[in-house]
Amino acid sequence: MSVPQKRKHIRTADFRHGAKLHKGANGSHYHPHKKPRYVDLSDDDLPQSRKKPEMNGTTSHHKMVNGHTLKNAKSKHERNGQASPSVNGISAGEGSTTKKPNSSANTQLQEQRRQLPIAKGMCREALVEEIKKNDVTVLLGETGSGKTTQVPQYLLESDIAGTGTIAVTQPRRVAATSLAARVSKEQATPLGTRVGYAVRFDEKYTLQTRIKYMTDGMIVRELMSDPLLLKYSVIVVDEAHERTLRTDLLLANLKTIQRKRNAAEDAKGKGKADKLNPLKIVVMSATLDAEKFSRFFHNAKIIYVKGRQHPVTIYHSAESQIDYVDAAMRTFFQIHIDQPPGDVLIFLPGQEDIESLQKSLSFFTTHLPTTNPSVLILPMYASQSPTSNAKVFDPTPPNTRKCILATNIAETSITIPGVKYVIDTGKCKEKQYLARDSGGGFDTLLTRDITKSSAMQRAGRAGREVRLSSPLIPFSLLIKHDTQRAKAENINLISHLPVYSALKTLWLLGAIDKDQKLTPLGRQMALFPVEPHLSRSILASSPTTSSSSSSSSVPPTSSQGCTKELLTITSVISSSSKLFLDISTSTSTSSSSSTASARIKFKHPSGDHLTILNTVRAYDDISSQGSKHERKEWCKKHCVNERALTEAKKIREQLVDVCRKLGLDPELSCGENEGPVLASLGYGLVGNSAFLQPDGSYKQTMGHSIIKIHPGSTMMNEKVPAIIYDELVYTNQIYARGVSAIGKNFFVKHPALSQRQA
DNA sequence: ACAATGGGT
Repeated sequence: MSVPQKRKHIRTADFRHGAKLHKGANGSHYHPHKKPRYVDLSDDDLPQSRKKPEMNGTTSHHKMVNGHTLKNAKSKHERNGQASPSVNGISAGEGSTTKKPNSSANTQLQEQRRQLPIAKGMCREALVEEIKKNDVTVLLGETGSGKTTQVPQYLLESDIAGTGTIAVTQPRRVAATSLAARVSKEQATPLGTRVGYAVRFDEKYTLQTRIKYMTDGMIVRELMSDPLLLKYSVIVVDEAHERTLRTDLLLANLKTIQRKRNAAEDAKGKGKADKLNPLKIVVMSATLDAEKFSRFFHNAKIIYVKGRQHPVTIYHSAESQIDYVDAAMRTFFQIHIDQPPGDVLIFLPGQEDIESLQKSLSFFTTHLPTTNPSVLILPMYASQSPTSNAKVFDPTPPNTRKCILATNIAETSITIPGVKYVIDTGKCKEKQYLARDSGGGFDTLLTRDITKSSAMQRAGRAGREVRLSSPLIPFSLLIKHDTQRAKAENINLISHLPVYSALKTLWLLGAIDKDQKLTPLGRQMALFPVEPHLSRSILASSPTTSSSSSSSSVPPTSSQGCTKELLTITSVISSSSKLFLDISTSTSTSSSSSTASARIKFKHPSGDHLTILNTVRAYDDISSQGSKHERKEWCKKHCVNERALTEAKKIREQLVDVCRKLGLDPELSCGENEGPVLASLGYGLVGNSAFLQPDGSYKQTMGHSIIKIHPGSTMMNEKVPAIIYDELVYTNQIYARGVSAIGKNFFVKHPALSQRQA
C-alpha cells in the first residue's frame, strides 16, 4: 500500500493558544519579553524530527511493542515500529483484580476489556508500575488502544488513587458523558455512583464517585473555588494533543499544584505543613506531541501503547474534491449499495453542511429500491440538543443502516457502536484571529483542512475509511510554501500579536493593569462563565462595585443599577443558538418578511440588545400565564427559538449565583428607564464600537476596518452616529452582529478612547 | 444589497 502524503499546515490556532498567556496558580503572570518558566508547549519549536514520522503516520498497520517503555523518547524511529515484532500472546494481568462477572452481558464486556491492546502482554503491569513510581506519566496511546476507558480503571483497581477521586478530562462534552456510561457498565455499577461525569448543566456523581469524567473547562472552573484541586488524587488529562487554551492552562496549573501538594507531603513528617494529599498526573496523547509534554514536566516518563485492534483500510479519492458535500453523498451511496452492513460516520465541518447533506441524503434514500436496507440519518453537532446527540448511540434498528453526520464533536474518545465506515471530508472549522495589522482585529471562523492527527483520530472511529482529501499535493512543496509564508509574515511577531491583542482588550476593560496583573475587577470578571466584555458589562450594571473598583481607565459609573436586565441580555448573547429563527424553507421572500415582522414586533429603537430584552420580557409574560403548548405556539408565531431561551435561562441562573457570591443584587432593575442598560453594555463593548462614515458604512473605533451592520440586525437600515456590537463576522464583508446605537458622548468620555484619538 | 458559526464554561 502506498503511503498517503498529507499536507502539513501552519496552525494559527497553535500560536494563539501558545502556552504563553498562562497565569500560574501562584498569581504569576505573563511577561511578553520574558521566556516562560516552563518548557514552551506550543509548536513554535517544532523539531524537524516530528515531520518525518508523520509521513508514515497514516499507514494503517502500526506495529508496536506492547508495553514497551522508553525513557524520554530518545529513539524516535522506534515509534514507527519499523520492524519490531509484536509480543502479544501472554495474557497476564487480569487475574486477581478483575471483578467477578455477574451476568453474561458482563462476561462479554470483561472479555472485550481483555482484548484491548492496553490489556495485553505486560502493558497493564508496566503502566501501573510506572504511574506508581512517577509523579507524572505521559502516555502515548494510539487510537483504539483503550487507554481512555482502561487506565482510570487500572488506577482504581490498584491502590494508586487511595481514597481520592480520579478525574479524567476530555475536550468534548459527549465524550465525557458517553465514556462515563461505558466505564460504569464495565464496572457493573449504575452511572453516577462509582463512575460519574460532570459537564456544564449536566452532572452525575456523588462524593463517593471514584472515577469522574469531565470536560477540561469544568475542571478549570473548579480551579477557582479549589485552587489545589484537593478532591482529586489522580488527574488524567486525556487528548492533551488537542492543545486548546484550556488544556494548556490546565497543565500549567497542574504543574504548580503538584509541586505544592507533593512538597507538603514531604514536609509532613517534619510537622511543617498541613496534610495535603499528593497528586498524580497522567497526560494522555494520541500523537507524537508526547515529547513536549514530557519536557514540560521535567522529562516525565513516556509510555507507548500500541493502537487499534482492527486494521483500518484507508481509501483516498482519486482527485481533490471541491464540492466535498456532494462527494460525501456519492461515497455514501457507493458504500450503501455495494458494501456489507455496517453503519457510516461522515465528518463534515459544520452545521450548515450537515443540514444540506441530510436533505439530499433523505431525498435520495426514499428513491432507492426497497431491496436496500433503509437509512437512518442522525446529525451530531454541539449546538444541537444533548438528547438529539445522544441518539447516535442508540442501537441500529433491524434492516437499517445508520448514517451519522458529525462535526469534529465525534472526533475523539467516543465510540459509536456499529460504525464500520468513516467518510472524512478532511475539513473542519476553527476560530482564527485575524491580526489588526493585516487588516483584521477580529476572529474569523473559517473552514480549513484537518491536521494529520485529526485524520488519524477520525479514521480510528471505524474499521474502514474513505478519505476525500487529495493525497496528490507533494509534501515537500507544502513545507516550502509554509516556510515562505512564515517568513513573509514574520512568524515570531505573529505568534505574539493575538496575545497582545487579548491583553489590550483586558486592559481596556480594566481587568488587568499596566503591568498585566489581574485587577480586583478582573478577578470578579473571571468568575462569570461568559466572555470578558459581557462580564464587564454585568459588573458595570451594579453602581456599588463599578465605583469602588473603577480604575483610571474606566469612566464614571451609571447612576442607576440594572443588573437584572444585563443578566437577561448577556445570557441570551452567550447562548449557543440564535434567538430568532429564519424559516428558510421554500418561500424565501415571504419567510424573510415574516422573520422581519417578528423582530419588528419586539424591536427597540436603540437596537438589538434592548430588542432581546423586549423579547424575553414578552416570553416571560406568556410563560407565566399560558400553558406549555401556548408558549410553543407563541414562539412559532414570532419566529423565536425557544431552545435559545431555555439555554439562556440556565446560563442566567449561573450568572445569578456568581452575583450572589460577589454580593451583587441580581434583582436590581431599572424598570422601564432603559438608559443605564446601554450605558452598562458600553463598558464592556467599548472595544467593539464604530462610527458612521459619510458613505453609510461604519469604521472601527479601535481598528482600521470598515464594517457593515449585519442584515439580520434590527439596525440594518438605520444610520446612527455611533454603534456598539457583540461581534464581527467575516464573510464577503465584515459584518457587525448584535448592534445598538450609542451616544457619541459616551466614547468621548472614555479615557481609553479619547487618549487614542488625541 | 443581502445574511456563512467548530469546541468549551
